[in-house]
Amino acid sequence: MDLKFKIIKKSKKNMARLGEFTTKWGISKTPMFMPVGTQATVKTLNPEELAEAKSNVILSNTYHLWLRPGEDIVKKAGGLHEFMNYKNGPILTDSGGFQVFSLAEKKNIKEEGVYFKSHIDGSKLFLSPEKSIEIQNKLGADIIMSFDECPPYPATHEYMENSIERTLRWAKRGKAVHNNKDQALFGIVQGGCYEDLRKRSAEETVKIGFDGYSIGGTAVGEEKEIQYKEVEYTTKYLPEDKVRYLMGVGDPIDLIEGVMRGVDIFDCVAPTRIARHGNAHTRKGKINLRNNKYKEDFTPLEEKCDCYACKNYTKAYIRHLIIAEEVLGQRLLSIHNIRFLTKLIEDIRENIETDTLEEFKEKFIIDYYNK
RNA sequence: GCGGUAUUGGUGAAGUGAUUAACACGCCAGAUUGUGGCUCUGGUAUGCGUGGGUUUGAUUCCCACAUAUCGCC
Repeated sequence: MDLKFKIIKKSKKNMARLGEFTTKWGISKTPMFMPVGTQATVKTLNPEELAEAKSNVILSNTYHLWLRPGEDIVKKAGGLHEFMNYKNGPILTDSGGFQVFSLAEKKNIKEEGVYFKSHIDGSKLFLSPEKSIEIQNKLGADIIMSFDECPPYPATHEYMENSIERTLRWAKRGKAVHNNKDQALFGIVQGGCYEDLRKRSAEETVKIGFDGYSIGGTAVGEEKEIQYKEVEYTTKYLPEDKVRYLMGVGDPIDLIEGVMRGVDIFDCVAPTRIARHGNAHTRKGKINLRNNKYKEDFTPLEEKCDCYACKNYTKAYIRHLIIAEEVLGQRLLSIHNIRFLTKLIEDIRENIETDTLEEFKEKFIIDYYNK
């Protein structure tokens, strides 16, 4: 599928751009943030709650759905949207490449694909570019990812060079078998912290030709300044007229920094994960609801927030729920954190419109870090 | 009244005549970036019922008292 992407406005001061892409679900505005729904659910939330948090695009996962319940069952259900009753908007699926990096302890990366052990029962598994695309074709997300290798940080130049070449060959193989006309396919740029490798990976991936381009292998342990450079080293070699997706990045400040370097889409598990661990994003920094000081705090998480949690509940109550390990606490914080990021992205879009993103960033940092 | 047993942090408890009193839970704080984990990492008794004694040294041994508990009259 050809993903129609239109740039509405480009900043004169940096690489930020305002845009929109169209799927059968309608128009999606960029920059955009997606929460993660690994196992065909954004943990603790239903689609109505996501909609209320102004979230309409999610990222799901090939590896997890392949193991459970299996792609054939999702296909029989009528695809991922039908299966999980998700009608808010587009769904993306990650290729499973990241899981090979993050949870497969004993992995063996070969030219044909990756051999590793299931985290569920330890059984031997094999995932290849072809297999990943085949699974994603059945899952039926609107946008799917090439199968890539996400190398750890630090990695030597030599290792990274071999890795990006292999990821390029995998990208070609995946594209060759992609046969679901309703799905857009993105290529993934790697190269770690090395500019020459990011450049080569980007240019060669673009030559293969994809509907959009993902930036992978960042936020894997490197310093922030390096992380931002990695993004820069990539976006400057990507075509203007295609969507750029920075994978796995969702620190509030990273969203602003990413947008200023030309990123259109972000996803991150952080808002929902930190929520389940009792933390909430606020404009005045991240707060930990477990802290004793919120015991008798009968104000909302954030005064001006329009989310369901802030409109109806107090910190003291949410603290109680979190400490008592009640799932409603995790849910309310997840709702709030997602809304925090979708609101931040809305503000970012407005500031691109008025070309005031730099000023917005300065103020945001002062509020967020000077507690 | 007589005899036995026990008394260690917020809780359940381990332990030793002498370096910083184990562990668990709780509590306090921190982490978390293409989500296996309701996860991970720290901190948390200047003190071993009270008062005496023995000893170079006692939470650990002895005595008295207090409290709890069991048995007997």
